[in-house]
Amino acid sequence: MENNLFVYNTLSRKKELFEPLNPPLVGMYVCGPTVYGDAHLGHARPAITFDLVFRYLQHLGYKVRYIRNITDVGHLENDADEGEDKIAKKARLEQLEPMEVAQYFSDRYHDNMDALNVKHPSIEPRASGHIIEQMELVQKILDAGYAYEANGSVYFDVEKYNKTYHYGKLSGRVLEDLMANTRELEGQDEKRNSFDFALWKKAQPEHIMRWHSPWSEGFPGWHLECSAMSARYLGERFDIHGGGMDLLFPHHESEIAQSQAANGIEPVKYWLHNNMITINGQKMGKSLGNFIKLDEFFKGSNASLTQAYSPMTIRFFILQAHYRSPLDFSNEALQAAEKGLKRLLQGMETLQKLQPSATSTSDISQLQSKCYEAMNDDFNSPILIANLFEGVRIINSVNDKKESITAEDLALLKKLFADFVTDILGLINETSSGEQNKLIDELMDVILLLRQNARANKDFGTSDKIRDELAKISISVKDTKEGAVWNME
RNA sequence: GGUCUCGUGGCCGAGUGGCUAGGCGCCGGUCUGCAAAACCGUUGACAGCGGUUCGAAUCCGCUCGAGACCUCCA
Repeated sequence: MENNLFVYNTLSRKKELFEPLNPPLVGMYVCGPTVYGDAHLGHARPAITFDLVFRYLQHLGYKVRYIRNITDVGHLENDADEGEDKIAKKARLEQLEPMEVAQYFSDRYHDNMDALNVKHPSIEPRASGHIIEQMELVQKILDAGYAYEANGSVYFDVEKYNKTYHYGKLSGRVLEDLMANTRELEGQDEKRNSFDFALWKKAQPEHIMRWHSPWSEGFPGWHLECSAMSARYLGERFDIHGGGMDLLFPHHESEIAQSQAANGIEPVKYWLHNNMITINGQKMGKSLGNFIKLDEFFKGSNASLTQAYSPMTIRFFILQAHYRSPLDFSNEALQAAEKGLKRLLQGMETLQKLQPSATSTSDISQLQSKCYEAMNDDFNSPILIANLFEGVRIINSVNDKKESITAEDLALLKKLFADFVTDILGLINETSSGEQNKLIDELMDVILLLRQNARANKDFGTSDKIRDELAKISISVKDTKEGAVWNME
């Protein structure tokens, strides 16, 4: 197993050589979705980013346990001052059981992820299924003296923690600055300091999701689940923790504090953060209301979209930017991605038909090295893709007899594309199977035969008429060297 | 206001001191009854000003502009 992989660690703000704690095992935890609404484009980025990480680590031979949680409790509505649970609120509004809502949106999330060819994580734990672990963690932090109880709620004592440890080491914050700049909100009298965060929250009477605990009938704080579930499945210290940059503070900072306070151990070796997707230069987010749902992309059913974009186009669009760079949405950019992806996948099809020669005009082995170099440099998928396009150019040139390739190099090139395009980038051809359209296929064969006869007789009026009429019902006909091909738009 | 990040050709997007990024578009060509598609090739940039250096998109300073976080908000 080669070990030249460098990853950018938010904790050190540097690229570091990736050395797992217990090779060949790797533990990776990524913050998953809160299931109270449909997934939008922003949700696709961490999912695809860490899918890439997961796939590449596996490709390198690591045995990865990848945990991505489902948050179905504990996140509180920010515009509801009562501290009402997002899931519970939606449930009451729609007269559903909270778990019904969570199940519904979990299923829809999974459908979206499958469409995007995102691999399933090894374990997908739910916060609601780990209330006991979370209560145990609260108790450990209380026992260690880094939390206090107030009126049935338990809060983390950030100031005390900061005397021994450093609250802010991940996000680069200094507690004194936080003290000076944190807004004082109403109804926070229970807290000793405004930046203290809830570990356990006493439920208001109208709050549906609640559990018995030593402190009150209530629910766990929103940072707690990740600490509890990562420890449960990966241990008190593990290799990789991922998530969006917007979670850096306070969520991930607080995760470190909770684990450190409870166990005295720094929980994560490498912190990886993906950047945001923006729309008109602004973060695409639920709270801003400027998001476009993934389903809307797939169907083209949103006023901001000039057309539908396939899941693979979305995937390619995201992979064409480095995960730590912001990525701006636009129809033009997506259309460019759509065409680029098509070129890449068609090149891959052409590759399967190439005939070998006695000599090679290109250095395939070097191209392969460049692909690994790109991925080893903090998962640089845009560079990888640029290298793959160089491969496409070679493929097409060989196909045009302008260049040549030996049987050995051809085999290597096929392996290169199978490894990097299919396995690592997870890009697959989504053209329809056509199984259910057998009748249409046969009808089209008849129509195209008639058209071909007309063309053979130089009766172009008839052949063009057929093509024009088919175009009216969204069937395009193109004459290629291998004969006419058709597509339903 | 505080902390941090960023500003690359028509569009998207890599690149952190000298060596072609790449994709889309444009333009030229091949192919073709025509069209489309496909393929090949070319063009074109480093926000502004100043500094360091033999040499800067890349380092430093300032100016202008944008974004993220600072809330029990993915």
